[in-house]
Amino acid sequence: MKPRDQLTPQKRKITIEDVAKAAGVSISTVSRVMNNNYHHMAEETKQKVLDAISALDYRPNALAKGLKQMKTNSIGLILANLQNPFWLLVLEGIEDACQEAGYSLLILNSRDDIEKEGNNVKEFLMRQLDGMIINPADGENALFNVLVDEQFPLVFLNRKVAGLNADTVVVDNVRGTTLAINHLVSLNKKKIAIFLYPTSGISPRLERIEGYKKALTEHGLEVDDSLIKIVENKDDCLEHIKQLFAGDEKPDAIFSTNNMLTLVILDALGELGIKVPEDISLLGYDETEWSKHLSPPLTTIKQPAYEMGRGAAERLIQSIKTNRQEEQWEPETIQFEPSLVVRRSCGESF
Amino acid sequence: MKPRDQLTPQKRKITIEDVAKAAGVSISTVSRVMNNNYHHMAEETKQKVLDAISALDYRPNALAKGLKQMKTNSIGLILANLQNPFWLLVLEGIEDACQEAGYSLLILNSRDDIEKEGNNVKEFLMRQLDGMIINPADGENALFNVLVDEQFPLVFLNRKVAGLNADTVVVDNVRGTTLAINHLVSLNKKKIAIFLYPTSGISPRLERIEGYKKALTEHGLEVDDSLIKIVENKDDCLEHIKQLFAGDEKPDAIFSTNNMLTLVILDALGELGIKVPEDISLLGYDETEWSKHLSPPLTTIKQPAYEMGRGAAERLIQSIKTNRQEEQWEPETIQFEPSLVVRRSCGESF
DNA sequence: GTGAAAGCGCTAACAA
DNA sequence: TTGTTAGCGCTTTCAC
Repeated sequence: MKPRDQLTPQKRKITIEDVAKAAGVSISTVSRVMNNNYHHMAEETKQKVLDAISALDYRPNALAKGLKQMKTNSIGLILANLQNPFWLLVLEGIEDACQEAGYSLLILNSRDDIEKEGNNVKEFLMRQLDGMIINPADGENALFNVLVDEQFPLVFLNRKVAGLNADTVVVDNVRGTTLAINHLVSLNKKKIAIFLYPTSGISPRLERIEGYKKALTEHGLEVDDSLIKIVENKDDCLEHIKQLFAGDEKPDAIFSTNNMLTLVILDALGELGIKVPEDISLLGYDETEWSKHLSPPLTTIKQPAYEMGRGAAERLIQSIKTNRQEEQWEPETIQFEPSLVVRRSCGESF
Repeated sequence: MKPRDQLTPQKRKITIEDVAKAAGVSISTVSRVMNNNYHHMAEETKQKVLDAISALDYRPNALAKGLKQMKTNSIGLILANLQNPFWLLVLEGIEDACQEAGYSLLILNSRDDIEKEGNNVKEFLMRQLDGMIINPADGENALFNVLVDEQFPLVFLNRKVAGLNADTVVVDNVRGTTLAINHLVSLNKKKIAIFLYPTSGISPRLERIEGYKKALTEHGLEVDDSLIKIVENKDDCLEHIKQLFAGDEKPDAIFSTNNMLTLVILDALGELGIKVPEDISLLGYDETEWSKHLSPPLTTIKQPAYEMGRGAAERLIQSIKTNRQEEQWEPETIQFEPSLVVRRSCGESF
């Protein structure tokens, strides 16, 4: 007697064997029907199997299938920061692309913790996922090199990993910053501060500083390092703004490089009684649902989040489907373009 | 010759057999080490195995393990709506609880589409997940009854499913609405409109209407059905507000039952030149990061989103770990309490 | 056109 | 204390 028969009948799961018995065929025939492999199968046999499948409400065990086929038809997504609603849109894009291609999506959050990120990657590897999309945390992850060497299908998202020749989907951050500075300069702003979360090795943050300096220079404006403000926390932010307003020459504008940071800045400005846009202009990175409802409505740099997500997933799936034995796979960096959304937080244009 | 040996050596995955060979032991010994089952294992043997594992960078195949053990140590989450940032916090709570208990989390989005929801449930079933957390879409899902009958570990989140005796984690919506109405009445508002997305069978929406009527009645105020506004889209919302202001007696307040809807209402009010809180009070459901930055800062009903997520996951894991052969499992409804966050959108209190 | 059987990588019962 | 082996549910050659 087989052990599974000892379980109560209701609780036992329906297997391919049950279907085969019910249909009066062999399990390989059932398998063929399930996988649309009826080369020259008799219509009658096929129908018998189909009937048995629906009668028993059979659902094939994906573990067994995956184990046998050495693939799971699912991909993993590792996010470094879920707090930012920007990622919700990215997620939707990824999800849509997966659904269309018949892939399932497994999501893990590394919360910008490099160790957690490593565990997440290992977790996905153990689950035999066919590929991964990773928004890398700040720091070095030795596993990435191994995966790239092994040609494991991989797409990095939003952040570039230095020294790694891998598929990467990003937004042009230099361009985004340039759009911002151009707009501010066109409104006759000259003393423009930039606020960032600690940059460390995170590429978008580095690129936004780079773009800031480049754009200022192109407009013949001097780059003043005291206008580059790294914000660790709320108190920090308040302090920076106080400093900014302490000198004789008041700043004209603040360029905030993150939508959560923008809220912190607004808080601090409010606390100090500094009015936007009367006393200072404010321009934020990332367009959100609430940008236009802030006080005042916020001028922002908009990133095509949904498209980025979709692009990354499509690229990954393409990569998975490419047989590396027969074909060469050449990693690419796909770059999306940001745009400017003008509202009232930088004052009126004329 | 075994087929796997035909693959190039670098690409072949390390299996338990490789580790066993490298350590000079049997595969069952390796298995014992991996699963901490060294009853009385020689320290030396254990060390040899551990060395081989790290030398080969061995990562056990979770599919094989799951297939054998008939469990996967992972749970599924089915969300009906990812757009609302409320769910990000819920997600964090679920994730934390899972991580702590050593479970992985698989997420699927049904976008309030009952058919997609069905597919998602089936997908999870095929993957042999140990349990699911479901924020059910609007409509009847016949599968739910089957799962409950089979005692499949299941927790419903935020929305109750009518006629189903299953674990459910919700926030007290009648209480939330009562808090809102009490606050408005205390500010001497009498003509209070309620705005909702189409209710259909979705429990929180129904309960919020119920709470609204109950609270008004308790304050001796008449319930006027023309003040209950169902909003399908933006134009709809504009129309409703026009109607509201068309009569002789102007409304005192709008109670918005959804944070996305609140933004739509703000839009419409702005378009019509109606000022908050001077011309009308506005009170919103769901506290968000940006609530205090809206114009004016919004008074809201806050729901303990993180705690809800965590509570649901903990309940599910407890349910999974309970052996139904030996122990009875009694489904519960766990109810969290909302609270009121007072800001300026309802006017000053005295 | 269909069936028999090997085997994917692992665990656990049983042997030694 | 450690090894041998059956089998989890499925796909896929190879026979017939």
